[in-house]
Amino acid sequence: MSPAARRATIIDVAERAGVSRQTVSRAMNDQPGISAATRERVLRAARELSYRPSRFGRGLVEQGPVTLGLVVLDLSNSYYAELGAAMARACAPAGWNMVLVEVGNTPDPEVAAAELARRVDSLVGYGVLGGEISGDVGMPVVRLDGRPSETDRGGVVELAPAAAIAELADHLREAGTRRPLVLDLVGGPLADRPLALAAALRSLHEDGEVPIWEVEARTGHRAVLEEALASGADALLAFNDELAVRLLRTLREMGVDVPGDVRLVGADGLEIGSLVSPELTTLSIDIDEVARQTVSLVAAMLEGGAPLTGDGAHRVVPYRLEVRASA
Amino acid sequence: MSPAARRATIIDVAERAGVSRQTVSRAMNDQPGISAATRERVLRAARELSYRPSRFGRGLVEQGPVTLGLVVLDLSNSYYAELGAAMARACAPAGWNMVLVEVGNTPDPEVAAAELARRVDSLVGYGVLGGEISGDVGMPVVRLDGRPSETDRGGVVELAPAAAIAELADHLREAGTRRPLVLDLVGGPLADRPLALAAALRSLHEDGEVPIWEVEARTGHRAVLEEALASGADALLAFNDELAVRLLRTLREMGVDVPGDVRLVGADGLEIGSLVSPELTTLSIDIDEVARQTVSLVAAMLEGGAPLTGDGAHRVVPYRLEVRASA
DNA sequence: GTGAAAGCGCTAACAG
DNA sequence: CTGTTAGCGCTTTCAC
Repeated sequence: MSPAARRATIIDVAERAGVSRQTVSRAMNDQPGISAATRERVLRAARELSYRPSRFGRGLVEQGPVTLGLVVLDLSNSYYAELGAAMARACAPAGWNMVLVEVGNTPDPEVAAAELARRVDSLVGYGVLGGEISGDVGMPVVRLDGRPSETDRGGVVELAPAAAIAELADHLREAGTRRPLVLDLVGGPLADRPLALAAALRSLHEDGEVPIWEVEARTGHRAVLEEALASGADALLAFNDELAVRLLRTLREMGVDVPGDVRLVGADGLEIGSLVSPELTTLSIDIDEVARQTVSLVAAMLEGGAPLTGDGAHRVVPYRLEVRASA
Repeated sequence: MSPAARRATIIDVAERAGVSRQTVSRAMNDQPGISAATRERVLRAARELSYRPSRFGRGLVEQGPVTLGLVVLDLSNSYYAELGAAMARACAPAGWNMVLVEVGNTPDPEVAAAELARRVDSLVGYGVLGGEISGDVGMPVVRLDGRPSETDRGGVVELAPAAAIAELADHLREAGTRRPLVLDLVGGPLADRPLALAAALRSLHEDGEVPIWEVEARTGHRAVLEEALASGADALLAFNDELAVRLLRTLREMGVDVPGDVRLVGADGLEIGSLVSPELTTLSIDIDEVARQTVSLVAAMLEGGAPLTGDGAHRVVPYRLEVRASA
């Protein structure tokens, strides 16, 4: 019974104002059929009790909007931040709400995701939904940038770079590139994309093999770049745009001309790539399209139009090669 | 009675599986005290009915987490995107959920905000919460970048640039700046920050008055910059970092040296400013601190430790001058 | 203009 | 191991 012990309910307000719950409801929701005086009295009582209607009680009877939970690793990474923004935008037309959760610094990401799963109507994750969570429980679960084989555990929106990478290979070949070099981020296993890049560019490398070097995300770039240039590299393929932009800056500080001395290619297609000079050539993914496809897949799952797992729960969004000044 | 007419409830599943609601609940929540066979039977029935537990029914009895609604104008603006990310991060430690809504393209932003208000425990807005919505209903409402005078309608987290602007004035004076020029974005009324900048720098301008020019966000920069330089401007103060970065690129294309020929200052402190070269000197706001202050204010309001309106509902986060290479 | 009754879907506590 | 009972807080009928 202590003041903060229990949140006030509609009944507390009704008692205090000396009216029925109905009347309180009418007052709180600006509904007609209530005298101004009564309304005032009710609102005062509500204020005095710090009463806030429970969104659960309300949702129960009103059928709230579909809520989509988005789980990402690290929102300070602008790629994920843009994804979150894109998803929110894609949810809006359908009247859906999106709950955004970052689990990168959580002790147990899986637990955090499972907890969120209980609070939403569908779960979308990017690189963070392990095996535990799946469409088993009847809830749509979608993995972004998942592999086709993962459809047994839920929906998958695949980001397919193959065509764009092939196009890039052609582009670099025509440009006379003979010693491309892939720069991956250290930590974690070799990512798919760098591997695919190296494989696709093999045919145009003098040595018949494209080296993959690992670099820190934010430091030590100068030494690596000096070594790379000394090795004769004439095209650098960065893991993502953020790394590419950092490399670009370091190259400029070193007095190296891009693309004159060395070509530079990023990946992701973040806005930042078009704000630097020279503008970044990049393997670009249309993040808004990814978001739209995801929402449409989830919607189909909710309506029963798409299965929760299997081939029918699979969408593909291709990368595009965005040729700009840097390569 | 059509298949999609009504979502299956726990009762439907119970009937189909020939068990009680409780048993269904136990099966769905992986609780102990249920035989493997029964669980399997229940889960199958649930799957057949596309049953998903209602988060409202659940929340009603379980007391869901605090939910904070964040309303922003335009998530494709990286400033708002970073804010959204920061808020999500600030909510995490308290176990709160954040619902992110963009209202820029909505016919009626106020309606969208009001609708969200019914679904969350507290509402935070950046430049989008008009007069209608206020702390009246007992719900914490916080305006980011609000003015102190707006505390009569809810909480305010003020972003205070005065000290940093004064510091910038000193810095530019020492650097010998004599003709600063403020570049605001066209559209909308003159923003506070450009006005404050112009006022603070007046004393160091030869003419005793700092001009404020308006430019498009993304186009026509070259003409404006040529005119600016022709007018003798030796320091450009951009409305925000994004504009500053675009100006920087155009200046480089024009062969103008920054900061040699002209100094350039941005505002906001987005990551992008530190990725270009020269790195951007900027009036920087610690967006994570803004988010933390906001969450802490909302938390206090929910607990009754802070009033919903008035002086007690006011927090201030100062800008910092981030001196880097561009000025 | 106001109140009473009914029910939204779920889970905790207890009984069997 | 399973079922029964009793709410959670709210809004929508329908009476008065």
